[in-house]
Amino acid sequence: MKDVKSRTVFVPSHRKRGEMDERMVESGLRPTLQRRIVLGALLEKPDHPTADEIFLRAKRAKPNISMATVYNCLDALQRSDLVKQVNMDRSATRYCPNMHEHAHFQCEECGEVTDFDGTANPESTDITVPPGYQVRHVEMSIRGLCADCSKNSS
Amino acid sequence: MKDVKSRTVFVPSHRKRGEMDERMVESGLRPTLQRRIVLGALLEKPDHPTADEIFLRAKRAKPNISMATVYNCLDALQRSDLVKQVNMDRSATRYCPNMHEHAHFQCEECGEVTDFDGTANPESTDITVPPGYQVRHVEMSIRGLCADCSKNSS
DNA sequence: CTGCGATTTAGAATTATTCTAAATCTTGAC
DNA sequence: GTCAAGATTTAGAATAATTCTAAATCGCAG
Repeated sequence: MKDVKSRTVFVPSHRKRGEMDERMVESGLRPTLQRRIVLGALLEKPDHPTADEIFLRAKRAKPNISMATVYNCLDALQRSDLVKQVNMDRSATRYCPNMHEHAHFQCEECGEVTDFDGTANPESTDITVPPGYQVRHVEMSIRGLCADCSKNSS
Repeated sequence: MKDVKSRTVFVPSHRKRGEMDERMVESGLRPTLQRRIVLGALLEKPDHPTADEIFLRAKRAKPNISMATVYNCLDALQRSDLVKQVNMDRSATRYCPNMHEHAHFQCEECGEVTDFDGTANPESTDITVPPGYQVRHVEMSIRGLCADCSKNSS
């Protein structure tokens, strides 16, 4: 999952498939072709595609796949902790197959979304959690200029 | 702006109005009645209302205000740094007049959105900013259980 | 007070997402 | 292997949030 940069295999390789299927079954979900294809579309490039973009990629592996299926699969994959969604602004939700601790960065110039490794828990900041509140999930969203756009604007 | 809990004044008081108008003019925006009403609706309760909810509150001060105006005003107020938007999930955008550094917390049980004071900058965490990247804005979203729901579920 | 650009307005249009109901798969029991 | 039961997929309709459009109105500079 780490060295995946850009490849043309849409249905994940056999070795990986085992892990995925296992996780889906653990969550009480059937490991179907469509779910594997949708996850494959996400792993293809680490670019946080929208449902639309995933739909287009998935179509290459299965031309008659439907948009509703893409949404269903994304929901299922989220329930299996294989994927999570990224909401940075009011535009379409993006999806992310990187389940390591990380923050999301979006370039204000080119719109590209990138993962920043690391943990963002409130304890490591001076955020005050009021008494009685229970923290379950933390998300950190960063906006700014990516390396390329930073260079071009200087 | 700190001790505002719940009040029935929709058009902000005269003293505050000066500051607001100033900030709008600074940003090249006209300080109009509608913009003051929309900001007033936000200041009324610190509950992060959606555009819809703001629309309903604004109607009480000006029954013929239009939804498009609410959206226009919210955009204008954001450009003047009097308001910012909060996107926690795929549901309607919420708006926040608290411009101090803070994180947003949403209760997974009751949906309530609360501000957690404090600064969330990447330097205070172990988030790795890749070389060349410029950080401009950071947002921290926390999900969990609020004090009330925490109590009731134990 | 006049004119011009900014703002507001109602309603139409768009976009992302969810819903629906019928068809088709998958799995487990036999 | 076969079969039934339930899960999943599918196309298209429906919904919800937001943006667009064009005409009316407003507010400020001159």
